[in-house]
Amino acid sequence: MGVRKAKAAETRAALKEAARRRFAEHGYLNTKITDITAAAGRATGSFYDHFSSKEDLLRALLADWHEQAHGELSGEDDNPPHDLTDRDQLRAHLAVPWRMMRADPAVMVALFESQAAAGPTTGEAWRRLTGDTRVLRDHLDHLRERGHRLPGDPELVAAAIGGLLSMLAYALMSGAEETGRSDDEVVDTLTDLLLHGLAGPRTGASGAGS
Amino acid sequence: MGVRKAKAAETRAALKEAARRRFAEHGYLNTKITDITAAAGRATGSFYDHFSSKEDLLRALLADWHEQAHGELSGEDDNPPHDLTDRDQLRAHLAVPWRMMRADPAVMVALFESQAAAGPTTGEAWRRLTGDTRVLRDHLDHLRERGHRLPGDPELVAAAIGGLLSMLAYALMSGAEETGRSDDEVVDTLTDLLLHGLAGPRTGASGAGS
DNA sequence: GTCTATATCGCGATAGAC
DNA sequence: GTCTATCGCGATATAGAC
Repeated sequence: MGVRKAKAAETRAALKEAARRRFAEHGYLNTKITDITAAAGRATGSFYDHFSSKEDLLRALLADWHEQAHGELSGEDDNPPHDLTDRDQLRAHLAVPWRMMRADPAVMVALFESQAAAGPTTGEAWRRLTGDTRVLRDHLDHLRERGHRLPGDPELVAAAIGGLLSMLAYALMSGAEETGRSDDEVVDTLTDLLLHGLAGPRTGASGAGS
Repeated sequence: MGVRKAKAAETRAALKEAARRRFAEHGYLNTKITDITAAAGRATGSFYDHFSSKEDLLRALLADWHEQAHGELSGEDDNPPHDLTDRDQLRAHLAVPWRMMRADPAVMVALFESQAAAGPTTGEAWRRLTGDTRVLRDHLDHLRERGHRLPGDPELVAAAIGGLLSMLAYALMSGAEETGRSDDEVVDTLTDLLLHGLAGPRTGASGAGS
């Protein structure tokens, strides 16, 4: 490949990196195209030589994200299905998406705000929620087939968990430091909440009796 | 009061009602001020005789909402605190906010999209989440004081539940009909999920063993 | 491919007649 | 208080030189 192509790729990468920073810091909707080019040290017009719109750029970021996710998760053994009533396995299924969202706040924030801006009637929110929790849903399906009684329809339960994760991740972006909550605390709490609920493990040692 | 004032109030009400319809159908962010005035059958300029901005109108809608909520909940006895490990009481604490969100989709949608547009670093999302779940948090605090072991810090657990509710409500707005899910199914599912988790009530009759 | 300069436009907001 | 008409701004997108 020639030098020209290499420089072009460099600019493209600079724009994506600048967008990442702006999205994470100021949000996706608040970020204007001129903000991105300015942060990347390029001219406004150059943006359109690489992306047709802000949504197009987001799609590119999402593609990178998927690629990386595939690389990291390629070692995962997903057959046979995991048992989500096992604490360690459930925790892993919460910790992985949580870590990915925290590792790439820009994409997470952009997707969240983008779906919100799309409006409620488009169905995009529900589509994304069910799509992103497909793995969870499959495991729940398997549990049910084995005779385990679930709180409700697997797709709905999975969507609920996914919604919980994304909403909480977005909300905690403000100041996870300020509120003084570590990732471990959050994941542990959610694990216990989703495993045994508010009632707890029912060990018989609960002091809730009055 | 004079006729002029009455007509003014009528226009104000018409604008609010039109905004409600637009917000619920097309979303808050997608709705322009001219959309609202057009839907209300008024001129663009009239808007500013009643509200200074779209956010101002949202505040007015929110005030109405709070007023109505107070009216409906005035009969509630919140002292002494409820026991959220009791299925009926937990269900009620999920069903009430769920019903309110479903009864007034416009306000719910507007608040959701508004907080998303504010960006992640403002902290508004976390502030709203903790604020809206204050009651829940208080009940959880009380449970803990009685010696009950919770999944984690009451504020965090309450926020998680609140996030779950709002995200799911927004996502299901698209087509609760299309997906064929009734309010009862959702509330029942969430109640069971949050009461005993994925593991279930531990009656000993679980067939999850292989 | 990247730049500067500018066209274009939607939309918020205001002015002034009625 | 409500209308019509319009201004002004911010942001997208394009044109054309280098």
